[in-house]
Amino acid sequence: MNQTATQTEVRQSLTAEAWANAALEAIAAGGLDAVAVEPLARKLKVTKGSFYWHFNNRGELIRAALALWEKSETVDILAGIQPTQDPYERIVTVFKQANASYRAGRLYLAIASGEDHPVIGEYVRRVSESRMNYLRDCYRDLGFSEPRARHWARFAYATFMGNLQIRRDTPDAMPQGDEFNEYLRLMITTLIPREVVDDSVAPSRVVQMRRNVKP
Amino acid sequence: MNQTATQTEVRQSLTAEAWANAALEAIAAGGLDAVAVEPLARKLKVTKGSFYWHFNNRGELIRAALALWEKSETVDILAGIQPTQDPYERIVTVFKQANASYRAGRLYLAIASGEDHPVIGEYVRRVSESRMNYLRDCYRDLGFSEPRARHWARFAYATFMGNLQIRRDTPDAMPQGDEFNEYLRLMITTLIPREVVDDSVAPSRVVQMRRNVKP
DNA sequence: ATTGATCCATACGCAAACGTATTGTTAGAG
DNA sequence: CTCTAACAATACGTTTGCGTATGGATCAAT
Repeated sequence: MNQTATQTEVRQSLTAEAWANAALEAIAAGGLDAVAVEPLARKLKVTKGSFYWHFNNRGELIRAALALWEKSETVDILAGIQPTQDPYERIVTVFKQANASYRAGRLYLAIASGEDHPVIGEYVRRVSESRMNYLRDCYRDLGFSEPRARHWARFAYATFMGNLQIRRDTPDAMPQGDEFNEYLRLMITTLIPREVVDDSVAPSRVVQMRRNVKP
Repeated sequence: MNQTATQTEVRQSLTAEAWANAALEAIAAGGLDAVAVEPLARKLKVTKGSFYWHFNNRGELIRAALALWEKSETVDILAGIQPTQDPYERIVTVFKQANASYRAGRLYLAIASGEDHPVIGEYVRRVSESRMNYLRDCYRDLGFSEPRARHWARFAYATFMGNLQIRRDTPDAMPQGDEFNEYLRLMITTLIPREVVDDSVAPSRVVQMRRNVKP
């Protein structure tokens, strides 16, 4: 039961994170219900006895896994882009990164599907919002007004969330190779108007300029 | 055990469909694992004894529920639009319909999250593909080449799948009322280029014309 | 060498849900 | 009226997973 949090606090963290990692693996593979103590213990070649030393219950494990996920999903990724590039390139990078890791996509979808659970919902909301806010900032830097930036950010975010889903549910519908790059380019040029011609509330015309995107 | 499938085959469907409907309700509310025989029986004010007369096992119930879902999701909805309208209006209608029913959205996401199960995956794939194909046809009717029509269809489909997800996971990020209509208009005008200026493989410029969309 | 902290194994009780078997209940055909 | 098909209830056995309790192991420091 993790007594002596006062004194040593030295090595125990190693194994607790191993459990959290295994939990994330399980979520990616089989959804939230796959986070079951006994099956995980089997996979880790230990028994429940180990688990209930590190955690008080299953909920704590899920919380730990979510914390790990939030960190690797938002902090690590978005913070890795911020510093230099212009907003256009930042969006492109996010977009490509979002379409890059199949495993991260599965994980996201699997976790989000448990959104009704209060703890999970909390994490999902934070991650989603921070990602959308990041995009919103990019669009604002492109010259959009706050409300329009929000619209475009939501739009873009929805699009790549949907792409994750398509890739998971109907992989055959998702092209590969050059055709995929065409598809990416289409989305990018459409979702990132380079020149902001009219940023009124009701857009009368939007002209989207071409931009080179390295495949 | 449903003996006498040879003879009467008359009324039994009534109650079997009630079970299937309850199963769909359960999925929308709590995901696939909420399709549990005994809890459902409680909700329907009967016992398992009833269930195992109509179905041989839980799997059959899920299959029945999915069949019902597929019908109400694709056949009923898409067939309801087809006849008259021009492709632009058809896409707009699909888009609005997709953003209309909160329950249908939850259902879709919940079912899709069980995609790894072979039977479920089969249904999810059929529904997704038939929807994307419908959109692809619309875009082709708008003058797009086959490959570009597919790209736009996938793009549009991804976008409103993503919107479902956003609405479920971060409802606060989804605007309401007039602002939502603005958002809708933005997506529609962006995703449905009225004039096909350049349908080459690598689009150099796309001009999107304004179009009135009744809110 | 003994002690105490850390980490894991074993064994148990409990609840939920699947599926089976058996026994009602009811309604319509004869 | 009776008998049988359609439908439902009850009771049972089994599995799976949660959580607890308790008893080893191992290792560092005294």
